[in-house]
Amino acid sequence: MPRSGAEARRRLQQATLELFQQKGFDATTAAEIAERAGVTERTFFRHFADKREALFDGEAAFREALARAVVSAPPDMSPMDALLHAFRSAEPLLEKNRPFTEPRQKIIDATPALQERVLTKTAGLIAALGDALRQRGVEEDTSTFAAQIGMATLSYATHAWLADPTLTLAASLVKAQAALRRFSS
Amino acid sequence: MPRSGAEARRRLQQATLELFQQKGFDATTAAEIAERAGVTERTFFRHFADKREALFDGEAAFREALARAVVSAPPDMSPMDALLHAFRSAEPLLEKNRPFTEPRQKIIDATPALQERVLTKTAGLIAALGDALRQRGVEEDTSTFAAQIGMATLSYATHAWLADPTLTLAASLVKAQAALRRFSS
DNA sequence: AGCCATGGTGACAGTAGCTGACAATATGCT
DNA sequence: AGCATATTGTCAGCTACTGTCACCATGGCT
Repeated sequence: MPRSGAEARRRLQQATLELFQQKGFDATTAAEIAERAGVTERTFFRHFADKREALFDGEAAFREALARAVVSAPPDMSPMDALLHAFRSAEPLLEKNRPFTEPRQKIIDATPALQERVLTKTAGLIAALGDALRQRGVEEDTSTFAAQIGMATLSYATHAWLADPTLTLAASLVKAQAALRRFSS
Repeated sequence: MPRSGAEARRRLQQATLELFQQKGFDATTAAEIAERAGVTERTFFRHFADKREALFDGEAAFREALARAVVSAPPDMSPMDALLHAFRSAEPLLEKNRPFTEPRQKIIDATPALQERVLTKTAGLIAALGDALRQRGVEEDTSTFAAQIGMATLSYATHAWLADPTLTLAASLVKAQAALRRFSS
């Protein structure tokens, strides 16, 4: 029954999260996930390219939101300032997804295969940020480098932000920027 | 015939490189590689955890060499200077491996699965550099951040260095450091 | 109402990556 | 020679993932 398509996808995501939590990534088969979602294994692989992707479905939207924020940042901003501007604008989105990303992180921390996938997602994000910087007129060579530095800064800031709920992301970013200045001096 | 163990491993590496070049990563099976190396498929997986690892065999040695160089850098050096010191010391090793890494890079550029593996190798390198910095007394939080920034700097520098054979890696690193200062200002 | 194009799905078969268990054989030491 | 150890071969098996085709629900068109 091809109900809506999107419904089955949501059920598959939910089933994936639950089973990975209960039995771990390696011990849960794609067939199990499909069965719990009420579809066939074949349908699972129609919605997600592989078993890992089911855990990273919202990532594309986040990436595109960040890229748009970089492009639409005030034109007189330096590359790094444009990135930081975009990161600050993402704080509400990150805050909203917090309850969902927290259990997911625990699963990821427990399985190397998922950590590997996180790295490619991060690389994709860096590439998108580099693209966005290029649309702002930043040169080809330096845009990727700046995007990498920016992403490292964001990771550093979000780490501290997640660990200490009293912090705001913006404040955490300021600290990270200060640490970066210290290194490069 | 359990000849030497290391011999079979070398043959497997060689066969892997050749077949990936000829037919591409996806089109070559582990059984084919094993057959060309004169062993069984089972033996292939005893030497390498998966099909990708056969392409990244020397990486552990490179990582450890870099980490040692960071630890043994003059104690009064700043974290970033210690990293740059280690990177400069690796130039001969990189130069020596150049004819081997060049065809490998072409294969990697053509196959996403291998690019994903490169990212985990890079992450491992960053972790090792962070560890080495901690052994120099750098604080837990900042060491990983510094290692990330350092790795981004090295990538940027090696890119330019590989593209222009008249450059030395040390000179390329100086330019990268200047770019970094520009971003973080 | 009937019809058709579209798209999601089930069913089935098949390939290949990867693993566990056990036997067989070569190597080094005594 | 004899023994311990390391490496490999053999076999059986699971599961991730893919190609193909038929099926059926939905929405628009006449």
